[in-house]
Amino acid sequence: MRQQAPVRKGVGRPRKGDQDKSDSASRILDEAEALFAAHGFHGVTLREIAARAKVDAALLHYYFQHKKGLFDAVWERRAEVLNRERLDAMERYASTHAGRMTVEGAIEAFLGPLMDPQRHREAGWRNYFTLAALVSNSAAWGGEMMGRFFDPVVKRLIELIATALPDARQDELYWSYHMLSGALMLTLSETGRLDTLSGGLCSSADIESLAPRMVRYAAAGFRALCQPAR
Amino acid sequence: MRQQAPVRKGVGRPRKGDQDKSDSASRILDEAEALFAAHGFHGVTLREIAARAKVDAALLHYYFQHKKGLFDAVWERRAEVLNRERLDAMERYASTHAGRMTVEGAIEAFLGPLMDPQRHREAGWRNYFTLAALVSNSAAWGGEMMGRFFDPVVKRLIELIATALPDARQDELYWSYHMLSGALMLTLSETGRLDTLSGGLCSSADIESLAPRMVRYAAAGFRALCQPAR
DNA sequence: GTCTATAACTGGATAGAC
DNA sequence: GTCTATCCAGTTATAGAC
Repeated sequence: MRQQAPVRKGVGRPRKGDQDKSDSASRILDEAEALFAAHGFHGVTLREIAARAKVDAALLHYYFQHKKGLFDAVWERRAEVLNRERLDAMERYASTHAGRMTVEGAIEAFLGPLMDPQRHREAGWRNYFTLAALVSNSAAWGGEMMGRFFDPVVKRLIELIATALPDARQDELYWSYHMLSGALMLTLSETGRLDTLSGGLCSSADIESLAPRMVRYAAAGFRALCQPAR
Repeated sequence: MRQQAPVRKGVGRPRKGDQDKSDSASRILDEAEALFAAHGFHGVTLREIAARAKVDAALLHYYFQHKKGLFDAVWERRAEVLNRERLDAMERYASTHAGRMTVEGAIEAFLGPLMDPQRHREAGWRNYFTLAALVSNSAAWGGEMMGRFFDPVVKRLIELIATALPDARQDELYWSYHMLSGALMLTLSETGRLDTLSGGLCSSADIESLAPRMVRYAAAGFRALCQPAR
């Protein structure tokens, strides 16, 4: 009678105030995020998540109905935050640099919220990024999930770069974005491969070093494809 | 008495001749490859694999002991072929172009066997590439599995590019390779994302278009990072 | 080599008490 | 909201007949 069935949206239900951080539902989301990121959807059991969140397993169903519902809630929670920030960053850049936008500037705004060193110090965000990277390269879900949430951000980036490179063909912009996206996702995946490959010379967790290089590398790539007859 | 237990290596056991293609063991490998690529290790059951390969489920254990053994066999079967071909291609390039190697040439040799259009028409190879892309971005296995089999090829690529860009710093070569690797893996993942994102303008399955662009994009990126004070 | 049978367990999900 | 109890379908893996 007081409040009956679980609602389908987001983060379970706070009572009326919104101090819902660190209560059961968001602890569940945090641990689900960490485990899904590490082992993928099928590599994790609801019991594991419940145990690590220190809640009863039945609670996961109470809040999120089924496993996929929990996964989606994890996915959406931070996607919305990121989308807002990235669109804002690009808008800010576009309006402060109208008429003199550069490829580098556009990419920097696009990447900013994903490469923020502060954010990479938070385990929650790092786990989320790792999850996104895994989903990105998964044949079954990659196209759908990445597209559903992140396409508007990408479209905006391409508009900005098209302004900076007015002679660029649309398809070359998309090909170029594809390369950037791959590099970004591998970076976020935190497999540690670069570390061992380079014998410790580089670490993919070292985003302070990586971010500016990703901008320069990608900008050069965009120019090579989109500014051909030069 | 004749032959007792399964051996631990590779592709089950051919009798004495080696016409083992299309018999049970390799059908199992083919179907496992397709399913692992689509859903990941945990997203697939041995029963499914057996059903699709039209063999009894117990046979999978006879040949490969356990699920992980089957997965490893799938992984190794084509890894060895690829490694040989890629090293050969780079060696051929290095010896025919001694003293006049280019970044483009080195990358082209490195990518060649992965981007061969003929090969991309075979479902088996396509599945394998998809699987590699998935593993590549998986936090749990990516570092270990990619490194164990593919590091020598990467090391050789970096040597060749270092010859073409003699002033390059080692770490910048590794950072650059990281970007190339990410783009390559996303390409191989075949999620269809680029297709819908671009509204059909581009398709990531269209490797005839993608391959030369990947070479140019990456070469420009390498130069941007490794040839700084120019 | 292939198949039957089954052991031994784990998975997601739900009903209902508190 | 949280927990107990439980259902039952599906999982890997093995023993042993043919």
